[in-house]
Amino acid sequence: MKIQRLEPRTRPKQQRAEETVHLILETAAAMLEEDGFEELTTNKICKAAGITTPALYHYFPNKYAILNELAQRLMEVQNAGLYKWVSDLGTCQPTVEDFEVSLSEQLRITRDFTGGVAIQRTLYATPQLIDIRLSSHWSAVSNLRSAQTWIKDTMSDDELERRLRLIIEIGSSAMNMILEDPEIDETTTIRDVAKIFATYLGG
Amino acid sequence: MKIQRLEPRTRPKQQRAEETVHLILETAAAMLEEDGFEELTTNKICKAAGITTPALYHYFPNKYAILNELAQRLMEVQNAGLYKWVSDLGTCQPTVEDFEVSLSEQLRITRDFTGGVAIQRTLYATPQLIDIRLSSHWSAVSNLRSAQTWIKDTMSDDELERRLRLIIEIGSSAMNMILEDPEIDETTTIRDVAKIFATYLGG
DNA sequence: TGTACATCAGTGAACGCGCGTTCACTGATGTAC
DNA sequence: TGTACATCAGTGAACGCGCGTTCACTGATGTAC
Repeated sequence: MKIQRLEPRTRPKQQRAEETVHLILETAAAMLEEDGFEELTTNKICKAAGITTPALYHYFPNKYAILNELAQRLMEVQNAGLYKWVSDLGTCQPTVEDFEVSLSEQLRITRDFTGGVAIQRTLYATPQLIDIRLSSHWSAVSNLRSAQTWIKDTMSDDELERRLRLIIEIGSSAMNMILEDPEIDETTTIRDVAKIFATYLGG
Repeated sequence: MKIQRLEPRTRPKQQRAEETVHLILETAAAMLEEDGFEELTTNKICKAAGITTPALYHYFPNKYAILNELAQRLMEVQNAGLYKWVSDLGTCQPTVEDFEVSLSEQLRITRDFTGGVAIQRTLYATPQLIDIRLSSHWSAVSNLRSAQTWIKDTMSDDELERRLRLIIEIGSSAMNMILEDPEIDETTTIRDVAKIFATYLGG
């Protein structure tokens, strides 16, 4: 596998530059939604954004770096949403309704993020980006673990971690299914997933 | 989104041709595993397979068509495995152990298929191919529904379908997690997912 | 407050390369009589 | 069984296009004194 640099080249230092970077990211996200990762090229992004190629290369070494940045930002807001939810719970065990709220919130966050669905999708397929997703899932796990007491008396630490990891995976795949498959009913699916979570973490 | 033809151009009619098509598919699958879909090009496939480009174009209009063929074949063996499992059950309700067997079997099938993991992965990200995955999931659902009586007395037909659809989604995402995340323990994860299935379909 | 200089942001033009794709063709295989 | 012909399988060479990438440069912004 060809290794690609994912870090940005230069961080913007002036406001003008900040706006350019923002423009690049927004444009790329919109194009990703439209045509998919395959069709996305640096040239096309530049043309659509109305800047020249060297300007883009000033900040990003390649399109993977752009996607990396988009993915980081998306997962940041997703994890922030999760963190807020679990903090609000305090020491209360989450109920089915609590899980429903969290799942709906995650859906909302992803939908509100420009190109969110497409970014999520791309994270599942591009070998260069898989690690980003995995590490994001694990950080969601430690998020959940640290902010809640859960039911530690009946479960070892390792077991709790395992279960939370599976919850995260099931949650995000169910979200993806809702976002991608038009035949799925959102409300009932969320309710069922929430029930599964409550049971699975209950004992 | 640029629409791509996915159907093969010419079906092979001689044995020689059959072998060529097989060689193309095997080579493409191996390269997909190695470098990902992005890096895959018709030219590279030809070079690696030791044939000329027009020979490939004789059978496939583009690389999406190749991947479509690979995906169809993978999902065919996966669904066949599922069907065999559910048929063997007869009218018995599947136990946790039964679900474990099925999940392990699906893992084995995917691993044994050349490039199986990579194909699976690609199906999640390429807009042109998403429909293939969705329709495969739905056909797995109707597979499961027709071959088992399940517990229809407590559940409406629609509800059963919904639940089976969610099971399929959770199952394949858990499989993907096991295949992709080296930190995951296979045995315990399969057991937990099987338990979830048994509970969820129980009532 | 003004000027001179350093750094930052972005441009225009150009490049080599590998991509997908097609053409007219040759050689291999199958088949009708 | 042999021959003549039709179809199938695969080749060699060529093409135009858009990709990623770089260069030397200009103009804008910030800053030291």
